[in-house]
Amino acid sequence: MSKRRSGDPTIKDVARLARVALMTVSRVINNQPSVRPATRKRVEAAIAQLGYQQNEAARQLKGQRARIIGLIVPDLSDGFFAICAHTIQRLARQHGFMTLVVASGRDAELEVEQAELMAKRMISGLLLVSSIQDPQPFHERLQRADLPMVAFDRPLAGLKTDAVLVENRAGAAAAVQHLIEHGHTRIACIGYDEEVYTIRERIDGYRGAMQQARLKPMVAAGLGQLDEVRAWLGRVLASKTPPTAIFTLNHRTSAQLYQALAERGVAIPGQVAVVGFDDFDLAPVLNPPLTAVAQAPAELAARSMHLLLERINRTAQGEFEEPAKILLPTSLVVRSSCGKHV
Amino acid sequence: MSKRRSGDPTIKDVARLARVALMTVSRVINNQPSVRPATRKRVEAAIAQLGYQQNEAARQLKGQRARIIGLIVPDLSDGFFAICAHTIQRLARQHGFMTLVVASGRDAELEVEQAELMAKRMISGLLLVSSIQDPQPFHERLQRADLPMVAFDRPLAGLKTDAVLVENRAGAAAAVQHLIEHGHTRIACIGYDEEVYTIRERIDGYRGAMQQARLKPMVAAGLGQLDEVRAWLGRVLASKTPPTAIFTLNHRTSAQLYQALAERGVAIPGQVAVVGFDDFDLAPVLNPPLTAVAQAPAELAARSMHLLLERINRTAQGEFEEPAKILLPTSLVVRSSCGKHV
DNA sequence: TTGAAAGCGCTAACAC
DNA sequence: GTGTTAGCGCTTTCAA
Repeated sequence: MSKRRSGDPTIKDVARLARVALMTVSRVINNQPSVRPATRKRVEAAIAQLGYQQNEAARQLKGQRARIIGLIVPDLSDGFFAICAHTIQRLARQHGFMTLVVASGRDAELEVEQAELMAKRMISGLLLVSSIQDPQPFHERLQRADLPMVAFDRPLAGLKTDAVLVENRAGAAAAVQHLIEHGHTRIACIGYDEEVYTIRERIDGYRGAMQQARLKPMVAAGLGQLDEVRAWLGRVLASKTPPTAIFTLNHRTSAQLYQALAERGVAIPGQVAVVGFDDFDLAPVLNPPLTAVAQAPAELAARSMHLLLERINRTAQGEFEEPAKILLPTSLVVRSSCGKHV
Repeated sequence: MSKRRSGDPTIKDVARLARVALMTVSRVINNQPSVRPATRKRVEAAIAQLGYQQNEAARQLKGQRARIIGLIVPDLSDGFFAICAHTIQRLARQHGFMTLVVASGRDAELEVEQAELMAKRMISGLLLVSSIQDPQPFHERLQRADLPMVAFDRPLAGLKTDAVLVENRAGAAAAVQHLIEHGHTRIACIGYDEEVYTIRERIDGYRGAMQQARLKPMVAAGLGQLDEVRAWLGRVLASKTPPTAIFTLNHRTSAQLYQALAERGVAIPGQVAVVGFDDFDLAPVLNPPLTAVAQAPAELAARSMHLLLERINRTAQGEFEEPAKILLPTSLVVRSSCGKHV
């Protein structure tokens, strides 16, 4: 029973009350200069008196963009993206935008389809943590959506969009460097999702740091499940030269490794030191507290949002500007899982 | 062909191609029965050929509801609500809805304001974890929004809306009961946010279980920060009869308590046993693994979504039905923070 | 069963 | 400066 919400005052009501034409009201609303101050006052008074608010549907039908921004992330239940989403939503609201959120489930087809749906709804802009691996078919569709767009956390290689990324390489290298300074030489690197940009970068950072120290890299990047971590751990611990330190590629692997190590009674950092990429709220509560490479999801989100707002404004004024690329530093939060400094 | 800014085919294009009037196309789209099968076929063919899709703005302008549902939670960065949001978004998409998400920051005024904004956008329904404490001024505004609405996790007392809640009392009682069965008699209950429905219920459950066992309740419900937990712990441990077990009211407090206990070198469960309300992904990784009352956020979200979809359909058909109230059970996940059974 | 016409509330384009 | 007109794409109403 869709009772028509005809109770809301329209531009017409305002015009009648202010004794002006529709257009004058429209001009006042849209802040156009060519209205005499006295007239503007009258209109504003009428607007206030009636509690008039613009009808979004009508504006959109005329081709205006909705005061909505879109947000697509792989997984909303992942703490990292949840913080991003929270921050973005808050900032969007503060700037008068509502937020459409999509969890793509790491499905590139779904991601692009949902982006197109958002475009159809005339959203003002899109923030995107893309799961696209093979650019070819998808990028064109995204480009065609013709939307102010900012990629964050992961780039959209080849697309002319703003991007806000984290210094994954440097962060990983710093973590490995830290272990090396503790005297470790057999440092393993474990994780999963190696086809994902951020993970690839971290692995590169690890490799770089190892090679620079003339150490032999040892990467196991297919350990998505706890059981796989357990199996890997069993294997390397049984080897002649087990690693004395492990660098984990993200928070989930850090947690799984802790569990697997605890099950085997392996002492951290006594027998094996651990440093993880991704800090998280429970890292200090783990036993022992985990040394981790902290990203700043809230900052990542905030920078992305600001970039998007800028681009939205520029686009609205017909300006164009080369895509910006922002790299955010990480910081190594030293706790006790890596042992005392030598 | 009139030049259109969007380039998207309109109902008009379809009508021309199918050689029927606009209305016939509209009827086909909206599945109205009074169209001859042959005509319908022609129209459908034209729709397919042009790749026609309805323009939402135009439908809305005519008073139809948008295929959008709204979601308001206190805090998106809270793991519990993040899982809810993730699930709801996914289900909404599967049913052809997009999802507008708002994190209210536990601000009742903001919550209602955003709900009203959503209503103005003609969303089809609203899912709400309400932060309203004092119903009077806000409920009326919500009611007036005239929206299919489902409250979850927390009820909207006095409002005629569906609600999906968790059995907080029974869950808390079961946790305390478990500790009692382990022989504990001095069981403290700590947490924060006691003005929130769920926390109040859990405290009630704790009190009930204690009183039934003729034990003296010991509640400290103002410990929001780690420092406060530390201070409280210092105080009770120094007392003549310190608690031998602690029941925490939510996951954040559980984590803080673990940290505070570790700092003091208090053994879990040796010196103090712990059971927490709220299970979370890292609970098994803590040292020792935390025994916790598991809620099922994904299930909570799914049931809420289904209830909302039903109500949306009913409302669309002018039907009415008494608000439903669903109570979801919790389960006690026994790990090792509560010690071996006596 | 189908069609024509009248707007929904707004803004762009052009008059005055 | 301000007003008038003409739609945006769709659904409702009423006529055929």
